[in-house]
Amino acid sequence: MSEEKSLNFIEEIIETDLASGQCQSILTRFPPEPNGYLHIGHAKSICLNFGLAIKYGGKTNLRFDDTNPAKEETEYVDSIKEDVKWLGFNWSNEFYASDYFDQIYNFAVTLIKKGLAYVDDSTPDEIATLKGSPTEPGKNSPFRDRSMEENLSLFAAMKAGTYQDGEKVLRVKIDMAANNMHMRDPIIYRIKHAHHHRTGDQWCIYPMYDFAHGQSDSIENITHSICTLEFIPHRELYDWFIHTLEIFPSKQYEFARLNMTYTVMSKRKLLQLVTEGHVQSWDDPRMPTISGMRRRGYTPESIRNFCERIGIAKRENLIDVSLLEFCVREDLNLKATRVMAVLEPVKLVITNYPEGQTEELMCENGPDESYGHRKVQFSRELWIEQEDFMEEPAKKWFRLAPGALVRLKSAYIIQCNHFLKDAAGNISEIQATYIPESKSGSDTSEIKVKGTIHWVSAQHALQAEIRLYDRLFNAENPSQEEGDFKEYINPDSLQIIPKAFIEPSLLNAEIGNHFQYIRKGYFCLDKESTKEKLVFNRTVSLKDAWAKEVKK
RNA sequence: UGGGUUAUAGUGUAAUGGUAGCACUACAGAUUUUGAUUCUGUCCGUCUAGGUUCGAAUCCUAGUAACCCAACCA
Repeated sequence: MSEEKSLNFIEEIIETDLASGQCQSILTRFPPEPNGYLHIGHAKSICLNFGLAIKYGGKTNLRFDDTNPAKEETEYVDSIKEDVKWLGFNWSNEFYASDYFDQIYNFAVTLIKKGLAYVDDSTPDEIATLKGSPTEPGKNSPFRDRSMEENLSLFAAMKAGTYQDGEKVLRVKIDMAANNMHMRDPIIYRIKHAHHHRTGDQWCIYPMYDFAHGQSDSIENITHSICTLEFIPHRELYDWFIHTLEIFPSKQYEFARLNMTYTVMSKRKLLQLVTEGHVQSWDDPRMPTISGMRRRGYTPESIRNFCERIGIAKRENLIDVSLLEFCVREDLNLKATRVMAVLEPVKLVITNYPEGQTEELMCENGPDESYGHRKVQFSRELWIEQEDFMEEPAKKWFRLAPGALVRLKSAYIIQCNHFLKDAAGNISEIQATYIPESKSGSDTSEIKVKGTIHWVSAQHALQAEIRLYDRLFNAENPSQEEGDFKEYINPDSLQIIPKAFIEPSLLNAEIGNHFQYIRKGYFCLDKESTKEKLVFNRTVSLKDAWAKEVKK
């Protein structure tokens, strides 16, 4: 029996609408402006809009809100489509606000004819001054009472290209004393002689957000137009246009956008990180962009799951990034192939293992038998992690130390007898003897050890560059700290290990594969990797109880 | 100092007048050929003050706090 899962407030509205016959089926839309790359905050909106349609048997349109040619580019359109698809969603129609420029223009003409819109020659400063303030009512523009005929011809002239940018705007006549600033004769068309990525130079006037978004919703018969909280004050205007133009009554609902600890989420700030070189690119694995997360090794499932768990509500939130990490570990635990890699190597010599001898050992590829096995070469000289040996073992230490017994994963139990140091006093070689009858799978030694460590055979190992990522910011909420958010960038967010030793099977790794380097974390092949120079990204580390123990 | 929105464990999110639940985090323990996974348990909460009611997170009154709104951006 499945448990009754509680509904979020939007699902409640939808169920009410469906039950009352307010609508037969639902139609939502995801409406990005193609002026940047999608990030995890957009993923929340995507999962909501598409998820709702899937849950209630409706449909979702992908609509580009491309009404500002100065900022928008085809590159962004392409990346957005790729990211939505990668997340696992299919839109039923791909639309553009620019598809509707003719209709929107006609809506404006309708408003003029109704005496509800006028051409204003005021400067931006004059318009701002007359607008008043939240505590002071605004004043009417001197151009507010132009005749319908004059407005019609002026607006036609605006469209025809008679005027320069900024010379005139079209405003709607509502109420200059309204409490809601958005109702004080908002501008609905401005002149912009700019090349549009889709309509080219066909237009030199473009509708503003408030006169494009709701109209597009209505043209498409969107039933539930879901946006973020900052658009609440726009809703009154949204409804006013629909009512005044007598068009399909789409309804707007608002939810709280995603904020996450140790990251920034605004497109403006993310753009700055890229253009100022704090990160390499939009898809830098440290970026909270969908493309960055994909490159880092996140899976669509883990992101969708995260979006499911954070919930939908109207209060401001700051989600702990550890929830995201939990979600990706949970998914990768089931998907990642287990392999062995040594990031910070030290030589281990098995002194009683014959020189020149090698043997193939069977290693499990995953958490249970169903994942199968692979063969891994074992030999006298191995690489192990420096951190798995302690000259003077700490309390509760159960890895390698002088005299200590430990198991080499999938191989033998060994005992450390000796170690060498270089001139600088660093441990340069560890020597041990192995117990032949302790072989993994056929262990008759009856020896129990607490520790198991990973290794790679020195003569068989491949070298690879490994990139370890940490949080991009040191502050929990960089945007809310004093000063510029960039002051809180973590200088150690990227650590490159130029020469790690990895097991040979990794030569066949492909982009999109996920690996668990046993005891080290989840990794994936980076797009910069070549057969000559392998490059891996750490998606996320494993939980590390020992590291916590050490901190105490 | 106008208008709008929101207040539930450390972080999120449920409970729709009737046992404050779930997840993450933190902590403790069991299992473990990954100090992973898995399993078990613990700590911790209704913004404040009044009121209505047999009973209030929920209803009423008065406060308080946070966020949003004065782009020819979306």
